[in-house]
Amino acid sequence: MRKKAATPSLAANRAGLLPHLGEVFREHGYEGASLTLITKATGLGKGSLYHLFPGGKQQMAAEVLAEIDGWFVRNVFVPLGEAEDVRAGIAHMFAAVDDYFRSGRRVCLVGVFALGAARDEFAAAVRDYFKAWGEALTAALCRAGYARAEAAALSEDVLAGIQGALVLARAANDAKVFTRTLARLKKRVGAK
Amino acid sequence: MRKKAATPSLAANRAGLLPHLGEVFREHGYEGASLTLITKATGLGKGSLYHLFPGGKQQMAAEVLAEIDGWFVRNVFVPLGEAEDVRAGIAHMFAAVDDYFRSGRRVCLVGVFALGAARDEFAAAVRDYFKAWGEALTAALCRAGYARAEAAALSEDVLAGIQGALVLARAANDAKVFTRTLARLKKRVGAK
DNA sequence: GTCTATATAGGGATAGAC
DNA sequence: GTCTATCCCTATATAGAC
Repeated sequence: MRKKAATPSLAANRAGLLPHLGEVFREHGYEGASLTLITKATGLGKGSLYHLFPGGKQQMAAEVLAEIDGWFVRNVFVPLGEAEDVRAGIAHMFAAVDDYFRSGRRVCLVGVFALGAARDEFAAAVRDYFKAWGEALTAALCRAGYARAEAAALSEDVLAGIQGALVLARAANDAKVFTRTLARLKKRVGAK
Repeated sequence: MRKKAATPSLAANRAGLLPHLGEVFREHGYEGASLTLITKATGLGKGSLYHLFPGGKQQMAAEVLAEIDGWFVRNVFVPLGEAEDVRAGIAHMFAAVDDYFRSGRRVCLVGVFALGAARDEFAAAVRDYFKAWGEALTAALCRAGYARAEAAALSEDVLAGIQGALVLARAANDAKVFTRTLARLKKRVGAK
């Protein structure tokens, strides 16, 4: 009975690999994420990694960013626009965000890349991510009854608040900073 | 007539060096700030740098952080606590912050370090910086008439808003995001 | 497809001349 | 005090065996 040897890889397929890659980039930044670290995190050797990602680290990061963007489109932006009950859609956004960022224990890779040195290389992806989020939220707030300008301002406050709270939570090593801030933002948005 | 040769160094003394170092760390992060880049930014060779900072890059970053912390203590935290007119002290904080971050064109090095891979190495400095800021602002808001809990929440919103706006401004490559957010925060704080 | 071995470049850091 | 030359290590990336 021939049995396929148990693969040492932590993720069988390419799709299963991306989350592991994402964690390495989140924890160590683009520069700090050495191939050695990536090797350990994925259980794959350099040869395998370059076979899957001929473009090397740059391609890995780009695909991780694309996957994250896709997740937010599906789980946040689209629901914001399509929800029959706008308020439910917004509430869903806050829940999804809290879930995604592990209630403040996980940083935002897009934010890390925005501040980091690799910024220029991924500038377009970073810009588009926040732009899409801001536009989706602004539109939802308009539907919820806010005037256009007020909605845009509030949307900017929400996005900045989330990103800033992630920074503060990481700085204080206290995830509750994020939880508290998110709760206040949700309340503010629901005020009207 | 013996004349001292014009020094190629961009900053004669150690104190004049720190701002240049800070810019390199801001632009490239701790990992990305190679000694080659630092050499170019300061006009000093490696030998000189190690003569001034025997602890190498780690010491350079630590001293830059300490200098930034000192600047905020002198120009923001102390004025917040000592201003006879509390509202004037708070207004002064917003002006100083806008000035320091070049109206959004400059990122926060402490925030960069908080999210970055070198986080653990500078964890204490990063934590203390935000803690001191938060406490100073909370105390000022109390004096301005806010209840303790409300002041703490608002203070957290302001700090998160500032940090987040810096991330968004950098991501969008549009400093106005920061200017707008700062203006709204100032208005919110002055509401009571 | 996955590995090991290797190539090449650049990193931080040090020694010693001046 | 500042420089140049050098050390040693780790980085990314590639080649080729299996």
